[in-house]
Amino acid sequence: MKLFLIKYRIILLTSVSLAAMLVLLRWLELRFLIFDNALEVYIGAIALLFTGLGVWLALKLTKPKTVIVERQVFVATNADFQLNEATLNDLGISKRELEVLELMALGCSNQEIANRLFVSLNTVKTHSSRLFEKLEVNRRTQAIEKGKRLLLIP
Amino acid sequence: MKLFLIKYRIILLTSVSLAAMLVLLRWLELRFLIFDNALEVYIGAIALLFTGLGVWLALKLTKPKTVIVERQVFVATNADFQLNEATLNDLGISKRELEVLELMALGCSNQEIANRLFVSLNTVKTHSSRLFEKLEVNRRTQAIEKGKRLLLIP
DNA sequence: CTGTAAATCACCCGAAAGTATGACCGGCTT
DNA sequence: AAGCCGGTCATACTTTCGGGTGATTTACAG
Repeated sequence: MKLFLIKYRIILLTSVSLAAMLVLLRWLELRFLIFDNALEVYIGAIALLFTGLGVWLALKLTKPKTVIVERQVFVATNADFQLNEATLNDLGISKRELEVLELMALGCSNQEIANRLFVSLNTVKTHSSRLFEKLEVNRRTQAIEKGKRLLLIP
Repeated sequence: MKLFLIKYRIILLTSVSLAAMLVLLRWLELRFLIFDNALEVYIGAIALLFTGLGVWLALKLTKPKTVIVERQVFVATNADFQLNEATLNDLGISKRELEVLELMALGCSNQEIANRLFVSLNTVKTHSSRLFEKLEVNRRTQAIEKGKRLLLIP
């Protein structure tokens, strides 16, 4: 019994709320208006009926949302790393930018990179921004991922 | 209080809408039913209105049906990746947390991860926080790096 | 039935990351 | 000499992350 109450608490709540609303309306009506009862019951029934119809319709007719899930198919590649200088030049990535990328891939924060390279935080931000432009990404994690794919970093 | 409002906002919305509609109907009735000649039109309007309400209700209250279409994506990677389940269990990393880590490694932002896994941004944040604790890191880039070292991700 | 762990979601706040723009300097190139 | 490029730094601003906390729900073991 208790379980039932817990499980269907939302439905019960809804029902009770609705009932409360109806009672409120009734009270308002009694306060201010006097109407033909039969008609009202009739209309209420229609309302309920068509609400149900609407629910049924929606459930029947909603087209399922299609979600495209990319499934990875792994392709073998060489284990030992060799810098891809062609791509590097192709993208116009400078030496300094590559250094920043390497440190990024090690998990360094911008501040840590700045300390390691003895430059300011702003400089690192500038380098990383240009790097992102050239790699056509907009986050360091994406840059790392792409850098690895393009064999710019191990 | 705020939480309550958020949690039961659908129910509240529904109730309020219903009440509003009933009031509207009553008003319309007062306006037009006096002429007593358009009862059919009136009933029809109610039917339409409540059908719409039902559709809206159903759409609000049901989770979207999803059809998952898989698309293969070829990824160049180390062919012999083997998940290190021992370490996984050792660190107590859950399945969901691993999923988050994988998407992180692909360069996804928290929001993108949330969209892919069909959960809220907050949930992703919770998962990633726990992940960082378990991996003893405090940045996603470090988590990726460590995850790769521990063979938790390719 | 009770306790626990996983998964979910919310809110707040400060720190880090990223964007946009402008500036300066020192080599190279033309 | 003038122009370009790489490297450096700065300010101001927006967005994203990450930490801390608390809550609910579901599933599963004891």
